[in-house]
Amino acid sequence: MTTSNAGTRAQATAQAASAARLRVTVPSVADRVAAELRLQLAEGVLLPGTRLTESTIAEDLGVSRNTVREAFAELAAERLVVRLPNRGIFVASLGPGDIHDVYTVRRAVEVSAIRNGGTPERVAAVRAAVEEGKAAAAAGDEEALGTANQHFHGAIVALAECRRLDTIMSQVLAEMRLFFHKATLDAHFYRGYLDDNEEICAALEAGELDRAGDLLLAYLDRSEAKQSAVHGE
Amino acid sequence: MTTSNAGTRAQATAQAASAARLRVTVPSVADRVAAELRLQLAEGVLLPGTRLTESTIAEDLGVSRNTVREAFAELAAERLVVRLPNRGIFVASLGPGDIHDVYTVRRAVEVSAIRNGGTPERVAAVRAAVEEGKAAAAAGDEEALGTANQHFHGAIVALAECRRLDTIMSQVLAEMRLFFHKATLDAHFYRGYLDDNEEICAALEAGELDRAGDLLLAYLDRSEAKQSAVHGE
DNA sequence: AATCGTCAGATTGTTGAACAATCGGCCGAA
DNA sequence: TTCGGCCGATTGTTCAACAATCTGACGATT
Repeated sequence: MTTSNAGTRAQATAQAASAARLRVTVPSVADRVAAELRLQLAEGVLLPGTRLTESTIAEDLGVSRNTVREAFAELAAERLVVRLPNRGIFVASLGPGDIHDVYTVRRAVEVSAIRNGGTPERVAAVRAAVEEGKAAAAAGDEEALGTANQHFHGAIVALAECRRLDTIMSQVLAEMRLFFHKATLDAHFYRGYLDDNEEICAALEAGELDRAGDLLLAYLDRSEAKQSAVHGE
Repeated sequence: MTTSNAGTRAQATAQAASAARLRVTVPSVADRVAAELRLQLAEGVLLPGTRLTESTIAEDLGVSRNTVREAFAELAAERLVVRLPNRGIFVASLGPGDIHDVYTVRRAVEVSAIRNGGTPERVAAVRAAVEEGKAAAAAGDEEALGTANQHFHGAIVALAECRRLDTIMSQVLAEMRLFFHKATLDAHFYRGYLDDNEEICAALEAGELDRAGDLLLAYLDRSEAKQSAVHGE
């Protein structure tokens, strides 16, 4: 047998495993390395296609190569990085096909979430994200506008109160962030979305869930088309 | 700078990263360890809550502890195991809340996929899964009936031709497989689903996508209720 | 000149051992 | 009984080494 203990013991440990997320825990070194890399990826310091050498990163961050390796495993699981066996790991790059792929996930997750509505608190969070975007636009802060837009869509998924959907969505958003640095150069890129967000949010608040879903769907289709036009072929 | 080379070089490596999945590659030792553990998890050799000791598994499989560690990282990313810092890793166990969570994901993914239909080939694959289930039922093979049911739902998601949705679905199914050994003891558990699958598939083949979606949704709700009744509180 | 093998350098994959940090449980004291 | 501290076991992390593999260049052959 490859396992050590089972049976009645499992009962006790099982609930411990469930309560894992309540635990106070210091993020491991590997986690912090992964976090640092995630940050650099999100900020565009590391561009798609860039090769990440284990030893280099280990030196730069002052950790062991094995630890870097673990961090890479995390990032690879999130698709932020691609592992080419015996060749190294590279910052992931999305091809035209991937754009459609990503938006297909978003259509499934976001539309499903909004169609089922959510508690008043969750709806309020969506509204807050809309206002955050407006404020950013008023301040002329394009960067903040972008993150506000992500908050908006994150809040929509959060309506479902489903932890797994939340992580799926945050991963998808991370992938897009990695990819959209080119597009973001267009200063007015997000500006056109403000009205959409407002309209979707209003429909949500009015309880017109199906209409909100349709609006969101149309929005996503338009957004995909725009992205495909910018990148893509 | 933490990166080594960028710019024009990135262009070349970028497409290499994209074409990664076409590459001929031997799965690494860590991957094989992960695969072995996945198998044992799916077969119920390792029950939820069981503790997996690094050194033990390293010995049993004849690999290094570091390698086992990498395998664990893979499985943790798939939620099949849970890592308790400084305490070890345990086979994941789903609580009542998780059941709803998982089904929420399935509703989002599956219903979205079926509502958009798919190519005739993909629809045929769904039909094939239905027939596979009928054959298993006729043969009285409960195990085959279970896997046929998973094929059915996998085929539905495959309608969308979205790689990311496919992996999401397969991960969710893996989680459920891990969890449903108790339920599967009831020999007739899947039997009731046969008619549902047939009806859903028929609607799909007839192009009545909305109806197929509604049927599927109802099916998932019923399935969740059943599971919650068996486990749960 | 173009193609093909070969070779050297570099990087990854994997191992083994070591050590600190942390955890769980046992034992003793109040 | 309960609290506090100690002990053994396991994990987290590092380091060093080696085999396997890839890349690129050099040179030989056709």
